[in-house]
Order: sequence, then structure tokens, then C-alpha cells
Amino acid sequence: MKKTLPEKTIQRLLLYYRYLYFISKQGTKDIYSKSLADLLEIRASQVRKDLSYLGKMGIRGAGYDVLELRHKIAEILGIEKEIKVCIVGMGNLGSALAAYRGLEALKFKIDAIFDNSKRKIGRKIKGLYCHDIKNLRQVIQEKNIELVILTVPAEGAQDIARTLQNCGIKSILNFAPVKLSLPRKIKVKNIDLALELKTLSYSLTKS
Amino acid sequence: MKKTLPEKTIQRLLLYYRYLYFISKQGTKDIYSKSLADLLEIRASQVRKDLSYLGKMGIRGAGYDVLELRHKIAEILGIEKEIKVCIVGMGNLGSALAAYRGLEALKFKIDAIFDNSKRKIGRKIKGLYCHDIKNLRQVIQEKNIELVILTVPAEGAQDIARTLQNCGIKSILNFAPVKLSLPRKIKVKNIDLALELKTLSYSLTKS
DNA sequence: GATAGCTTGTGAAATGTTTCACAAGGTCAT
DNA sequence: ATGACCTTGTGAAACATTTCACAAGCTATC
Repeated sequence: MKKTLPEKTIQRLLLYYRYLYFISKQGTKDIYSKSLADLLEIRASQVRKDLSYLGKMGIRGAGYDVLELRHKIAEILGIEKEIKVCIVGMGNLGSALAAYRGLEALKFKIDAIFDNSKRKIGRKIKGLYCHDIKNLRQVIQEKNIELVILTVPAEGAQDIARTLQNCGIKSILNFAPVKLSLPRKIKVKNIDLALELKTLSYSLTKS
Repeated sequence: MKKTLPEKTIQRLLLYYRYLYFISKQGTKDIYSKSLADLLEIRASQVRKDLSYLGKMGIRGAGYDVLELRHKIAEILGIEKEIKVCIVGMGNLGSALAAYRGLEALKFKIDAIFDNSKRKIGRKIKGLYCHDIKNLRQVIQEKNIELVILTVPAEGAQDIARTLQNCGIKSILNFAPVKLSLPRKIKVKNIDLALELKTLSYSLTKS
């Protein structure tokens, strides 16, 4: 068991976590690295290497205990702890994410929404008021929000990112198609839909 | 100039392509690998290595010609060719993507939307009718759609993916949080929002 | 046109990730 | 309890990606 998990391993552990739930629902008690690997279309050795970061979890000859494994992944990754999230930018994407149930399933609590448009401020979505973005700092600190989903247009993103920095936010999921310039210690994950699509379509042109 | 571009390189080339546009807008004619690298917070050597896949594009001592470089990236990646896209699943996310202008900017034409709910079929969004998903095959073939954005709930995703396979679709951008099981030659790119967020929040627990 | 001062392009080294291959150590049937 | 048969856990190999370091080659100035 090493100190830091590789990013790729973290992602796969989360996938295992999800699949282990379905497997346990089916009443299966034990699982082999090979079976998990087949579900995800990866190699069994990859699964074992990933799981080895958790310490010795399996039984040679008999696989892994489904619930025990799932519990250990949750523990190591801190999955069960609720994380308070806010969404900044109540456009189409922001609203869609506010309504997305998949976030709750992984213990995210969307606790505030912000926009700068008079038309949207005060509107309610999924039981949440849309706050004026001017109150970003106040609301984030009041509610102890730790993570921000940024769904504003590209132009405004950098400014808001700076404000978030000043609010003490440490993690941002950024949908704006710009590189946010922030201190290294603030973790930013970019999701650039148009770029993902273009990467995909590149393969179309090659055949 | 090698045969196949690494996936990571393709992604960065697309980023360069985007930034070169802004740079040329500012009237800048030439750019150094260092300047591009600084914009994206990567190393200059990384930029040069990526660009070397395009052939010799730069001038030693004087950098790269912005427009020429941008044009070459577009050519190699086939960016300028319009790609016809459809969205399957007119939920919150599907609707948001249908309205997202960032896709047009990269030459994607959203040409059809599908859903299975009576409530949504026939409704119009952004000038497009929502088709009955039963007509998936017919519409895709009629309109020559090449790429599918899949925004249906996890339960239905695998079945629809099979149908898409039968329609001859080669590329799928999948937002459903499941691994689609399809022949290797069909390219699937998964965007799993809850998982991305969880990967991000892992870093919160580690400090 | 020679020289000083740049930046590019690229092998080679470093780093990161996946896969292999097999000893170690369990299970299970008898 | 023994032995045949499993699968795990993990160094080492293979592969992929990034970074280094510097020769090559262009520009600009005098």
C-alpha cells in the first residue's frame, strides 16, 4: 500500500465501487479480479494492481469479498462523506446538473446555485434559490461549500475562478472552455464537451 | 511526422487550435512554443513535441506562424469538416447540449434529437423536432448522422448502443454511467460527471 | 558576411502506466 | 491431511508519455 494513488487508479476504484454495488445486489458474495475486469473490459492484472493499493484484500484461490472490498474502497477514497457543492452559472448546463440525480448517489449535496442574470436570480430549481453571484463569497462561507461546479460562459470564468480562490475553494469542476489560471494547490478538473466530441470525431476521419 | 497521433496529443492540438484563434484575433502573427505553453500551463518542449507531429512548422529563432499553424492543425485533425450529430435522450442534459453553442463552433451540426417519452416526442427544441426513438435507425440513415451523443438513463443505454451499432454508428459520446459493451471498432468516449466530481473531491479529503 | 542571440526539432533520459508471469498461499474434494 | 487446482499479489518487463538537453539553423545587428 503506497502513499499516493495514481489518478487513473482512483478513477477505476470508483468504477469498481459502483459495479460492486450491482454485484452485491445480485446476491453475489465473492468476486474474482477476472470477473470485475471483464465487466469493465480491462485486464485482471490491472484490477489486482489497483486493489493492491488498498492493502491485501483478497484471498488467493477465492477472490475478494464484495462488501468488504466496496467498504474498503469507500474508506480509502472518502466516498461516504457528504460534500457540499454549488453550481455557478444557471444556464442550460448548470440547470441540467442541478437536476442530475447521479450526483446525490455519490454523496454530493448541491447546496446553492448562482447566476448574474436578473431573470434567473430568485428563481427556484429543485428546491434551491438561485442566488445573485455577488453573494458568492457570503453564501459559500455560510454554507461551508467545498466544491464548485463552474458552468458560466468562457468569458466570465477566469474572474469567477479568482473570486472562488478568495473564498477558499480548493476544487473546481470547470465546464468553461478555457484554462483557468489559479495557484497549483487549487485542483481544477476541466470538462470540455466540444473538445471531447472533436477527439472522438477525429477517429471518424481516419477510416 | 508519425502515422498515429497519441490521444493526448490530439487533445492538446485542439487546445492549441482554439488558442491560436484568440492569438490571431489580437493581431499576433508569430508565436513561440514557450508562449503557447505558458497559456496552457504546460512545458514548451511538450508543445514542440506535439507540433512536430505536424511536420516542420516552425522557424528556428522565430517561432511559428500563427495562421499557418492553425490551418495545419485543422487539416491534420479534419476539424473544418462538418460532422452531423444526433442526441439520444432529451432529458435535462440532452436538452442542455442541444442548446450548447460551443458545439457549432467546432463544426458539429446537431441534426436530430430522440426520446422515448410521449411527452417529449414532437416537441421542438432549437428548431429541431424530438423524434420517437423507435425511428432512430431510419432518421440516422436518412440524415447520414455519424456521431451520437447518448444522454439516456443508465438502464437504457446498452440497448440503445446496440441499436446504434446496427445503424452503422462508429462514434458515441456516452454520458450514461455504464460501460457500453460494443465491438472494439466503435469508438466510445465516456463522460461520467459524478465520477469526475468524485475524483476531484478525493483531493479534498487528502488535505 | 560574420557574429551573437534567439528558438526549433529531436534523440535520449526520466517518469508514469499497463501487462506479464509466476511464486505464494489459499480452497476443495477425497 | 493430502494433493490438485485455484486466484492473488507483485517484481520485472513492456509500453506510453513527458521532460531534458543540445545541435541545428534562423534572425538581426553591426
